[in-house]
Amino acid sequence: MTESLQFSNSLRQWMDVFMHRSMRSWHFFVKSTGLTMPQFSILMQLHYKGSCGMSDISEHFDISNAAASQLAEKLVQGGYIERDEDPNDRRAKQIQLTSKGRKLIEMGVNERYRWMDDLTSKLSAEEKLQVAESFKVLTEAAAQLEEKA
Amino acid sequence: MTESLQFSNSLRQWMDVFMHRSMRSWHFFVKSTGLTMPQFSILMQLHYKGSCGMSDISEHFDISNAAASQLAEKLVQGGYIERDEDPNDRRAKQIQLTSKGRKLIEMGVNERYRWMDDLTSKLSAEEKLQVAESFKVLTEAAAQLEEKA
DNA sequence: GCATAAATTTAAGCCCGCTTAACTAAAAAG
DNA sequence: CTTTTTAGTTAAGCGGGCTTAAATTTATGC
Repeated sequence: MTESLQFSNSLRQWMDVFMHRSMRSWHFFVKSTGLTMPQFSILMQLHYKGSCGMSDISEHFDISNAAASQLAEKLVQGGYIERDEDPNDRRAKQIQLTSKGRKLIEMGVNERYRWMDDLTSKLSAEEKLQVAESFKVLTEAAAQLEEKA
Repeated sequence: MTESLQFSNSLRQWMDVFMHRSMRSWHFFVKSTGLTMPQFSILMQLHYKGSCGMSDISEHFDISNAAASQLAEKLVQGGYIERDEDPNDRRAKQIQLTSKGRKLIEMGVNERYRWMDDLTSKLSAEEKLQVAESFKVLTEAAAQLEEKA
């Protein structure tokens, strides 16, 4: 029983540290790009999912189609995304990152990795191995969880 | 060399999964409270640091004193924080969570933990041990990194 | 074909966060 | 003391996201 408590505590402590730190730096990075958080979130979504339609966006972020359309328009204006007609359904539009958009995302993601790299650079080889193994297990577990949902 | 590459990949994959998932659910939770993200962030800051002055807030979030003051005012109105005169310096104000504010934060943090608990509930006892150990090591490394900065 | 439904856009209007500038009050410096 | 600095508030105004409502264009059902 005390073991599982200790386990929980380790989890919670790490999450607190990690979330606080990473959300803060994410906030500042996005701000530094001149884009707003909702705009940047759309870029991130495109980064993960590739191209998608307007309705996908509005659904994923739980905003109206109108809102999604307006955000997309700004990103098109800024040259971060392209908006094309869906060849299968001419009512629909497909949006995707431009190379400018991809570069920006890459910068953000790399900055996200940097702190982690700094953190792990202090670890012993053995610890690194353990950490890597743990993350692998957790990533798999997350994929399984996703499947069911 | 390939080992360190694999290590990096494990880190990156986990970060991608974890960040995407946790930022999304955080966003929705905050929205569900009826507070805005900046408002909620102040509550979180108070949760971590205890009471602090207006200038601490404006510094930490890199906003003007005016902005911090306005946000705080809304949180006072909503009953989430208290604002008192600093007895040592009557120009300054100290703000801190009320019990209503604390309850809200607790809900948010618990929701944050829940996914992690779901995730780890699928792990074997051995894996759990390894994960806990990894997080402990990382949390320590983070503390050391913080010290130096 | 024709009516209806679906995908998106545009416009009007609201709320919010943020900034600057002006103001109040208290502390510190001289 | 008087001056200057510091902490915070208030008000005006801008820009952004979001919603609803109306309009447009294309697909679908019958």
